[in-house]
Amino acid sequence: MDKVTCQIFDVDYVMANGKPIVRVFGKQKDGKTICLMFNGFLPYFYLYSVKEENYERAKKALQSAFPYLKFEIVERYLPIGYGSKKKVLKIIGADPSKIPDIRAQAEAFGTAYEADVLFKYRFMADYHLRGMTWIEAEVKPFKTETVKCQSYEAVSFKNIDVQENAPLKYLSLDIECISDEDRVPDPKNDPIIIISLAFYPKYRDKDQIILIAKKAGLKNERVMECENEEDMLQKFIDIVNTYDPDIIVGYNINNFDAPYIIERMDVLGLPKDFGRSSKSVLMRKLQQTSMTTIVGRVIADPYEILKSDPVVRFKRYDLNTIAKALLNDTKIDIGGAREIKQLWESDIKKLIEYAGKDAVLALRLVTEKHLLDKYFELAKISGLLLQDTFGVQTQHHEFNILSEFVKDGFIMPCRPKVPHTGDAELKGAIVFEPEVGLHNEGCTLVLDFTSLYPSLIITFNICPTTLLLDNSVQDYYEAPNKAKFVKQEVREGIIPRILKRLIDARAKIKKAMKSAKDEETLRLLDAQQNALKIMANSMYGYMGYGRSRLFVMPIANAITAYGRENIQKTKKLVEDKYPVKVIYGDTDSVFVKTKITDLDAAEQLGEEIADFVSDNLPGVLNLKFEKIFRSFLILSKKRYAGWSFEKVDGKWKDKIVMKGIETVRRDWCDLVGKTMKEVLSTILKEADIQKAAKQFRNVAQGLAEGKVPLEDLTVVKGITKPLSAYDGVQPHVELAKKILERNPAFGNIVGARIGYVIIKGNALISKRAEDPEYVKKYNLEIDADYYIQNQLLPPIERIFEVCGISAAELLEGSKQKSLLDMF
DNA sequence: TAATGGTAGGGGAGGAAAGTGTACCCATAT
DNA sequence: TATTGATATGGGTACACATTCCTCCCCTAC
Repeated sequence: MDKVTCQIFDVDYVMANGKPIVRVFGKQKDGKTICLMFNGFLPYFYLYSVKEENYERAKKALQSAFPYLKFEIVERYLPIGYGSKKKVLKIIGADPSKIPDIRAQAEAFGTAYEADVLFKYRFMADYHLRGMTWIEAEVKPFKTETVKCQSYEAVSFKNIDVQENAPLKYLSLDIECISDEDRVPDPKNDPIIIISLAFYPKYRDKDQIILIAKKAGLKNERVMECENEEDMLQKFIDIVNTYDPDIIVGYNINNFDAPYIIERMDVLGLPKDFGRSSKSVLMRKLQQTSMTTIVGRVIADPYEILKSDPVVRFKRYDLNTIAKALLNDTKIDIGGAREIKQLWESDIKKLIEYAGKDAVLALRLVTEKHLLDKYFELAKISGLLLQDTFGVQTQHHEFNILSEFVKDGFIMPCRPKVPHTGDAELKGAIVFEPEVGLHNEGCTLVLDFTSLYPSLIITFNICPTTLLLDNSVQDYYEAPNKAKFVKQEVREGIIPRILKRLIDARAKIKKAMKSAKDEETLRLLDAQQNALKIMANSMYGYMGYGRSRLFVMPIANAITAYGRENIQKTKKLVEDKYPVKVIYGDTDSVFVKTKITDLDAAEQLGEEIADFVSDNLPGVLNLKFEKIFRSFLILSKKRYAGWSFEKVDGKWKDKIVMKGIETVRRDWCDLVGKTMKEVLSTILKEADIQKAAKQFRNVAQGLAEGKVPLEDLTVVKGITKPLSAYDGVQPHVELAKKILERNPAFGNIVGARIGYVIIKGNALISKRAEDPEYVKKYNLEIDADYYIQNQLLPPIERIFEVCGISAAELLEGSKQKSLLDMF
């Protein structure tokens, strides 16, 4: 029998003769796409009832409604609570889409398990297949018209260990529509006039094609002139099918371009045939967002990817800001809908340049900034298909845990219809009351626990499957909240096991990174370790999430309770043993103040403390010496700055670290951020508070003289919900209302980040928030007093106050007295 | 398909609530 | 229709103004 190897890219199913055929779309090493058809797997779920006689009743009732059903009594472990296997009824169906109906009737006789697992994932879990991993399949030749790539009939699958990714093809797109000036383009009426495409790798020696919906006679070889919109969309479909991309990219494609194109195709009656299967494109509109699925291809939206990254944050996420920041390139600037219409009629060349650039920038973000690396690895680790990795963390854990459950004979609860709430609240972590002020007489050591919550889960075997609900076992851990978990010797929990694997794998990769030579390998490894970290660290969040399948309040509370106990113990251990003081700590960290001024000596003590504490705590709990603050300024809980020293390759490297304060917050204007950075650096590095005060006065002076550019005064805040849902009055919300009034074509405002400046006047601040562009256009006057009193002064004052300088002293000096008089 | 891991915590803005100061009237004591 | 010395004191009320507290919201730390 023939064998083929491929990387799993997409999975779905089609119905044939009343039974499903699973289709596995795979990528081969040379980039070729194949489809493996698998016959004979049927959808099923479990029903559990304490009363076994219910199974017979259920069978009878279900059989009459669904005569084709098959039943088996099997033994499985229930997921929550330590116990032995129970008899459960396995109900085997035929058409996956009918399972919800069957479940609904079955639930009259017991509790359904795994009845809401998508069929493709049901199949993948049972056959141990994971997204983006490599398999070897035994195959027979197979002919079908239903897919557009080479297909085989698969007989069996085997996992193989390959780290690399198959080469993928990327198509980036951006559309332009034409609409009346004052509203959002509506796919029901407003045509698409341009579809701009960019390719990686090249398509027929071109890296770009711009389709336009009229004959303009441009003689530009990048431009494909079409008869009309319908012709253009048809050509677009042809190009997609010929180029056959794996990934379709676009900036905000998920919420604009993709649904728009599909709705236009519906309006014009064109077949939406650009997936890897015949009837293959599906678009769902949800309340705020829409979602497009294209069989065999993956839609990647750099806008959504960047926006959801908690590590790299931007003040705004418009393509121009992002391109400038990440690619050092800019978008071509034209105005709004009005200009598009004008250019379409008068200056189509400029419009083409504009549209062309957007598609290229979106593509470059993905290919040059490697935005997808993380998701490739997340897919491999969680087992999800690539297209589902962009979504929420819950899904990653659900499939990952399901896979493990299947192996060990556990069954997974259905997703709760309403969020679980326990009797008690989920109590979080401890934040130590900080010793506010500037600490620069001796070094402050920072130590923290590596992956605290995962470590606790592993150490105390915390898992729904080990939760002890009776007195059947004597060997257990009792958490501070009284929850009990059987020890590892009795049964190792599934979740601790998963976490252990994630942590071990990460340690291995981090080691490999140290000896990695080329950049490509290093990047791959870094993406791997990052994905592992994300998975491990978010497990606790999943367990404390009310809609999680495995939510049990005492378990979530046990984790945090252990965490609180642990950090208290740590503080005590350190202070009892060493002549030091813990001056701050948050969740998993301690900030240890010493009298040592020498870096190397401080490091030595740090390592010693770390070892001592780790040795005196149970299990895999590991306190790590992180860095030294030569000077450390703490303002309040979660707000501090320090001059940090870390050893890199045997050499001390210093930098200013800032947490929580205005410099790292996106809802303060840049002027504040810049000034604070300058002042903090002076205080921390030079301990010259008078100089710092002078620096502040200079800035205030500049502000009073109107020398500060508008960009530095712009405050940016996000709109998090529909404007009508706001109860209070807030600057950015009030401005958003104004913007929508002025430009009804603005589009969806939820999720937008609004930049504003405060102009002079007597009204509420909120009513004086104005769009910087508008201020420029109408030459409005900035309220310098607001910027001094409400932006600059409060944060600066807070810093100086803990250093022992009052506001009055800060503003001292003849110039400054008059400065305040000026307003 | 339906929803979009967790809690702790700071701080701005607005507005309600509670406090302060003042003017005025009135009653009472001297 | 009629009260009706002057002054000090205190209570009550209305109102303006300043402060405090609370809520909503955003964003961050971990």
